Amino acid sequence: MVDESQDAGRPQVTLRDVAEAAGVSLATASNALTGARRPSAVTTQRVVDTAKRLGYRRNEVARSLRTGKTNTIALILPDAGDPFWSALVVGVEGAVRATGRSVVLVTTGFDAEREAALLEGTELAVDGAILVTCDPDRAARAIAAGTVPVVTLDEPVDTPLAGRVTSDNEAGGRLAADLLVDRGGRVFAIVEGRARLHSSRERSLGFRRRLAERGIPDERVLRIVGDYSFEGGRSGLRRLLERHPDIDALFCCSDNAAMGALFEARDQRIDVPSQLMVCGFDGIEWTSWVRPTISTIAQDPIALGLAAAAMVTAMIDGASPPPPVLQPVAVVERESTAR
Amino acid sequence: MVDESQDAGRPQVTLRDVAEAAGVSLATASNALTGARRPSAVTTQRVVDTAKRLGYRRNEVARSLRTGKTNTIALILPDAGDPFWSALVVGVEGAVRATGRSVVLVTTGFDAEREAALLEGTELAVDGAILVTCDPDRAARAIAAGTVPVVTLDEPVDTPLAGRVTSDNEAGGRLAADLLVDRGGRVFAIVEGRARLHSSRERSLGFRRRLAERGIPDERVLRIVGDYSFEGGRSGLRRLLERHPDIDALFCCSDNAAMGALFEARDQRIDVPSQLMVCGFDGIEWTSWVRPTISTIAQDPIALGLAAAAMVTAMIDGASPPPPVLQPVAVVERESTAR
DNA sequence: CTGAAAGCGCTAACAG
DNA sequence: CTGTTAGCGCTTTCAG
Repeated sequence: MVDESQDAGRPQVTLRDVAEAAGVSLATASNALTGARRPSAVTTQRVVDTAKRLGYRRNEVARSLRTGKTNTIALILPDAGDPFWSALVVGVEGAVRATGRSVVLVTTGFDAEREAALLEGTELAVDGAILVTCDPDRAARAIAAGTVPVVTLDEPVDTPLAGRVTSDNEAGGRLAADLLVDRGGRVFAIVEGRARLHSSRERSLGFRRRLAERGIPDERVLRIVGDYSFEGGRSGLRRLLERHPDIDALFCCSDNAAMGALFEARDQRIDVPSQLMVCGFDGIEWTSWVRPTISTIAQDPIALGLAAAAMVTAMIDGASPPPPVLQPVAVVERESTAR
Repeated sequence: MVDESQDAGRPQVTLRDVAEAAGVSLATASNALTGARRPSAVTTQRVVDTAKRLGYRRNEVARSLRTGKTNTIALILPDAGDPFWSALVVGVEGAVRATGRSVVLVTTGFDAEREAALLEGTELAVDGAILVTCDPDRAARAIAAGTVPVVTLDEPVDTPLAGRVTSDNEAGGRLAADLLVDRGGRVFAIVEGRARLHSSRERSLGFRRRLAERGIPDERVLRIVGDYSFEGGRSGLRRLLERHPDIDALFCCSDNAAMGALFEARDQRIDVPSQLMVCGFDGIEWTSWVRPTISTIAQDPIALGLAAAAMVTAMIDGASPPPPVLQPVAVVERESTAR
C-alpha cells in the first residue's frame, strides 16, 4: 500500500554528503550555504560548488525543526471565491511572499467552529496567521487559546491578543452618506451586513452619523439586516421597498449586495439612478462592468495585505500586537449615483 | 533583535512530557495519540486525558521530518485574482482539504522563471504540487528537474512526468461553433489566447474543425491572437473589425475576453446579439451579471479541483502519473447569442 | 576559521 | 501490549 518509492532513483542528497564531498565538516557546510557565520571565501566557494554538483536541496522541514520557524503564514478566510476576498488573497500573498515566507490558504466556508479549530489547533504548522473571520466573538476565544500570533484582517476581532488591520469602515460610511446627500437623495436606506460583523456596524454607523450631521436624523434612515452577498442585497432591497416604496438613496454595505440591489431594482422597473441611487462598498472590479456602473467606497486590498503581512511579521519577531491599522477608503463615483 | 519570546509564558509541551505524566513510554504515548498501533483502551484513554490536561499540541514539523510527509500541496498559478482562477483555487482548496492536507498558495504573476524556480527548488517543503502554468515549455523542463509529484491543471504541459487535468477544450470549441452556427452566424471570428497556451490552441482548433464540418472552411474563419484578459478581448475585437467590419459571430477563448469584446462592441455601437453574437469560455459568475448576459462554455472548477487533488494524492502515494483527465464542459446559452 | 557534538520532537523498528 | 533506541537533516553552541 504505502510504497514510498518517492523518487526511487535518487535518494536525497543531505548536507552531510555535501560536507564529505567538499572535505569540510557539517558545520562548515551549513555555514557556507546558509551563512550565520561566513567561512573563508575559498571554502564557501568549494562548498557551494559541491552542493550544486551533487544537486543538493536543503531540507526545509529539518531546518524548521531546528530553527523553530516554518516561514509560513496561514491565511484563513470564509471563501476565496468572493470577489473582494480574492483580491485580498492577492494582496496578502504578494506581501507575505515579499517577506520571504509563503501562504497556507485555508477556507472555512463560514464555519465558525472550523475557524476556531484552526486557530486553536496545531494542524497547521505555521509561524503566524492572518484571519478574516466570519464570527468575531468565537474567534476572540479561539485566538486566546491559540499558540501563534494572529492578525485579524478586514473584519475586526475584539481582543488585545491579536493585531488588527481594517479599512476605515466608519469613514467609508460617512463618505457614502455625503455622496448620496450631495446627489440629492431624500429618503435614505441601508442594507447592512450580518449583525455580528463589526465592519457592517461601523459602516452603518458612519453612514447614519454623517446623515445626522447633514440634517437627516437617524430615525428617518431605513435599515435592514441582510448580508454581504448578492442575494442579501437583492432581498434586502425588496423587503425595504415593501414597506417604503419611496426610498431613493440606498447604501449597501458591500458591492455584492449593491449588485443584488441593482438587479432587484431592474426587476421592479425602478430606474437607477433617476428613481433610486445605489452606493456599494469594497471597490471590486465588476462594479465598473455592469450598467449602470456602480458607485462604491473602495478599499485597497493591496495595502491591507501589506499592512497585515508587516504586522504578523513583527509579531512573529516577538512584538506585542501593534496598534490597529486603519486603511483609508475612497469614493468611486459612477453612474448609479449620477443625477 | 531576535528576542524569540514567542509565547514566553508556556514552553512547548512535548510528547515526552505527556508520556512521563501519564506514566508510559514515549512510543506508547505516540501510538495512543497518533495510533499506528493501538495501545489498550485504558492506556490510550489515560494518555489522551493527560495530553489534554497538559495542553499538548503535536509538533507537525517534527512529525513531518520523521515521516517524510508535510501533508501540504502547493498550488502554483499566475494570478489568484482572476475570476476563473479564483474559482479554481476554491475547487482545489476544498478538494485538497478533504484529503486531510492543506494548500500552500503561490502566485507567479506570469513569471515563467519564478514558476520554474518553484518547481525545481525546495523552497516550498510540500508533498506535491498542482500547477496552472503560464509557460508550458518552460514548465516541462522545470518539472523534469523537480523533486515532487506535479499535476498540471487547466493548462496542459507536454511531459509524461506530470499528471494532467484539463477541461475538454476542443469539445468546448466545437460546442461554441455549433451554438454560433445554429443561431445564424455567417461571418465567424475568434479571439485566441496567447499562442503558447495549449488550451487556447485546442479551443480554437475545436471551434474551427466543427465550423468546417458545418460547411465553413477554415480559411473563412477570421483569427486573431489576443490573450485571456479583458483587454485582450477588447483590442482583439477592435483589430478584427478594422479588417472585417462584417463579422457577426465571435468566439472568445475566455470570458474575460468576451467581456472586453462586449465593451468594444458597445463603444462601436454594434448591438449584441442582433449585429454581433458573442460566446465566451470558462463560465464565471459575472457573465450572467452584465447586459446582455454572455453565452459561454462552462468549465467545472470544483470537478477540476477534485480531479487534480485525487491525482496528486495518488502520485504522492507512489503511483506513476495516471492517464490525463479530461473534464467535460457545457454550453450556457444566454442573451449574447439569442437571435 | 573550522570541527565535534548535541539535540529540535517525533515515529518506527526491534525486543521483550 | 509496551518499552528502548535510533535516527529524520539541520543549526548552533562550545572547543580547538
